[in-house]
Amino acid sequence: MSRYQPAQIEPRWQQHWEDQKTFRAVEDPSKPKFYTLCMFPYPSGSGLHVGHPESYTAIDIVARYKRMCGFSVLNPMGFDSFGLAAERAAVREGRHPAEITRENIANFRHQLRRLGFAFDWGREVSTHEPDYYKWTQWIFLKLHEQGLAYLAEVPVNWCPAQGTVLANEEVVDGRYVETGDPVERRMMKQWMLRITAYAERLIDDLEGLDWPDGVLEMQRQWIGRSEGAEVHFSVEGAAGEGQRFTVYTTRPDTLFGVTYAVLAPEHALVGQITTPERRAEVEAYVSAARNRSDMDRQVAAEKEKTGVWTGAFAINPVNGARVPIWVADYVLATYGTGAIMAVPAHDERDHAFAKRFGLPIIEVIQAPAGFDVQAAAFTGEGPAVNSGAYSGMASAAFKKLITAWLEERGLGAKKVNYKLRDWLFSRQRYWGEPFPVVHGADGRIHTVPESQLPVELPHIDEYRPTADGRPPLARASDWLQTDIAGEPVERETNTMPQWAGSCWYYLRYMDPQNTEQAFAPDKVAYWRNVDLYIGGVEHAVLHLLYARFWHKVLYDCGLVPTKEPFQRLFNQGMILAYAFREAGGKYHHPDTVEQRPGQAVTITSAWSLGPVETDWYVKGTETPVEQKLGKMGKSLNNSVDPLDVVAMYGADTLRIYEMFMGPLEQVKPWQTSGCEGVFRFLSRVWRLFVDEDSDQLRPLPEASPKPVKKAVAAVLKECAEGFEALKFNTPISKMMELVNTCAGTPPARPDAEAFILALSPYAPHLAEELWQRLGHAESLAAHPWPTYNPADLIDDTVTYAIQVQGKLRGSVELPRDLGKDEVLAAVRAHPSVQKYLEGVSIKKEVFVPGKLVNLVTG
RNA sequence: GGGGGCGUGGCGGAAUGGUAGACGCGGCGGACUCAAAAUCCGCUAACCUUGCGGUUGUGUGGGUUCGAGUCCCACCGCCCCCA
Repeated sequence: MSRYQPAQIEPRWQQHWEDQKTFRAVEDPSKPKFYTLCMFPYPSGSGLHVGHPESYTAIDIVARYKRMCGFSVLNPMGFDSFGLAAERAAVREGRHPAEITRENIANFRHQLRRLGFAFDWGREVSTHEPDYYKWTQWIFLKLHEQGLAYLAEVPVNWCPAQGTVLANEEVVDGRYVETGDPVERRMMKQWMLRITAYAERLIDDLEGLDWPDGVLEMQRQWIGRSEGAEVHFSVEGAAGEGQRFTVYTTRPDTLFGVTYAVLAPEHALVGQITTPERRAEVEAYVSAARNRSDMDRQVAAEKEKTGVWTGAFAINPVNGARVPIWVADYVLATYGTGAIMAVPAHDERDHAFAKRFGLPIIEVIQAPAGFDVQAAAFTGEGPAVNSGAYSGMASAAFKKLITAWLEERGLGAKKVNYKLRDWLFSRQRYWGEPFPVVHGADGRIHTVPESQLPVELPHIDEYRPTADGRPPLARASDWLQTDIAGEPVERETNTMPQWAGSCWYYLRYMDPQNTEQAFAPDKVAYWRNVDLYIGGVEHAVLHLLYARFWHKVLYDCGLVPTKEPFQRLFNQGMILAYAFREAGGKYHHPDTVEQRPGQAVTITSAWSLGPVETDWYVKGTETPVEQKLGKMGKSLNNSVDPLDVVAMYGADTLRIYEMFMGPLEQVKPWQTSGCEGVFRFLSRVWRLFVDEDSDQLRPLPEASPKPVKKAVAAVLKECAEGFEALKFNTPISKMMELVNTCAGTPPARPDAEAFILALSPYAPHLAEELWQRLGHAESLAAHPWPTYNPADLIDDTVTYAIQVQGKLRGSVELPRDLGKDEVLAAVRAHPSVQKYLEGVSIKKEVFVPGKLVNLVTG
């Protein structure tokens, strides 16, 4: 070997780490622990693309660094292997999802291993394996015991043509996105998890987590805590005598401004109070609204409000006013009480509705001068007006008094409300965890005892729903019918959603082989929770909220020692890739196109259908293509396989390029050509230490030149700061600068070793190889992290920037220890500023030690 | 609609309120070579200028400051997520 050849170096070290179990995680009480985790992948059929290794590399760098700092590190990897995609592929290919999943996992594992990650492969888990989902079912039993799992009739998206229930994201404009078949809302019995019982703790415990502010905010918004009051309105009118309904409001101080009330179309009272002459219209409206999703309804209501009057009136409890009761789909049955009081003067949606239907608008909060509540709603707070005895009172005091007044009379109560709803936990799918539940002939529900877990997924050949619309599991007739103590029962045919397995996988990694328990108490006591969790921001709400919920339930059961599962969270930015498309619409892979500068032509964009200029062509042809940045994937034909990059440049180059592209949290475009620079850098590192002719270590000098010492110190400083801040692009620049500074002569041994250790988390294979060639028998993986002398960073002289009126006019190099007056004198006398000082006087001199001088003239 | 994020050379990006463009890609020029590849050296924001140098420049418009990519206000554009 002479040149830098990663294909020779890398597999050997990967084998070495595996043989030596270098990265096995050990519960060592003499060491502090550090648990690094990246969100595990869904093993899709298309394999890893270069976007995946971004978070894995970042985690790997931190894991290797922490190990060198003396921590016992847990850095596992596994697969989120249940899910709809495998089931769809199974239908398409006529194969079993288990078989497809097994192949996909083998492919992922093969790809991951070739990238040289310091995972403890002995702890790999897959959520679809019975010895894993046994414990997912076990946790479900815990939830059930705690009263947190229940069956309820809830609206679902039912597609009659497909005979199946669809997820919300599969329904757009009331149609199934794949086939265009109409979808209707239908009430079905579903398993629900009572996550709302934990709403308050899920908000409160966000305090103290080291998470991005944006994610904390999204979680808070999602849970949506608000304080207000419930107010009871009684119904007046022939059809609804003696009836009442309850509204929730955060603005009880606007109660005197109520001019109508609105019920959600699903509200139970609608049918009872509608007057005979209004009935036909109301019923038509309600059935039209029923088939639309909540999000659809909210979006449509932004454009134009719709609604119908029931013919009935309600009585406002605070002033006895008689207000009409309407039905409108901008009110959701699932939020609050499904009914609202409308105050058009002070609520934008109510205002738009009142305008549309000519309902009165009464100002009850003093709007600022010039503000006309007839033209727009005033949603701020302020002194009350037109509010009887409360007029003139400030909003906060008013809210308190009126709420107390309502409570005394049984007309309402103070209420904390959450937007969060219970979690719809069942799916009418095959490829998921079966519920450990059976149904008796009498309709009673029995849970399967722990000793009989797992309830294994039966093997079936057809994954479509049954003819009568039951989930696919109903096809497994032998499995379906079982008994409890001789009494025949039928198994639950729903399965759990994909979120279930990922709710607790970080706990299973602590004790993955345990056949007696989900995880042993002593293991959890050691590893506690995840110290650093990296994943995409798309999981900011659901996965993280669900996992936090389960963790808190387990905490309440005394099974885990911490209240929160993920102490620090970091979101990596997505890696995008350029896609290339010719005017006719055909996509070309980035490997098959080239740029021809100066040969731009105008073509019709297949995306915008407008003219667009481009100088990109399909290689070897005269076909111009348009370039556009997008998500990596099949649809844009722009995925890049990490193993292709490894074949060209090696895993170390791939790892460093992934980190060198830009800040970890930023969205950035992949450009394979960018690997070129990184590969050159690693080749230069190689040549710095290895003589290419003899393949021998080059002699190291006795001492490094001062600039090299300084560059080494700069590398160590930047690296150490980078590991904490998860900033990896600038440390790599510093290492490149060091190699440039060396100019072909290696540093002295201590500096050389410090540099190789610093490089090792980024380019572990090359670093191990050089470390060994420097005469070390042991892997550097557990070698202590190097230190540096801060004094090496300081030069004897500094360059002062010279400004006149804030504009740069020159610079001067001066001894570092020169005083302020001497620097100012040197600057004033400097030739480059003379012409700016002629005929003017210096009014002020700004002096920034070691940096700059600014002369301000009069 | 709501929520989150991002705007700096041809490109990816760097910059505790203090010399904008580090480092890398690409491009241009040179060395080495019979030649090419690889490697090494130099230049590379735009405009004016032979040069010295000057002017303008961090999405747009204002503001604070001796000094703003960075802080404040308003706007524009792009991207991501939503039981």
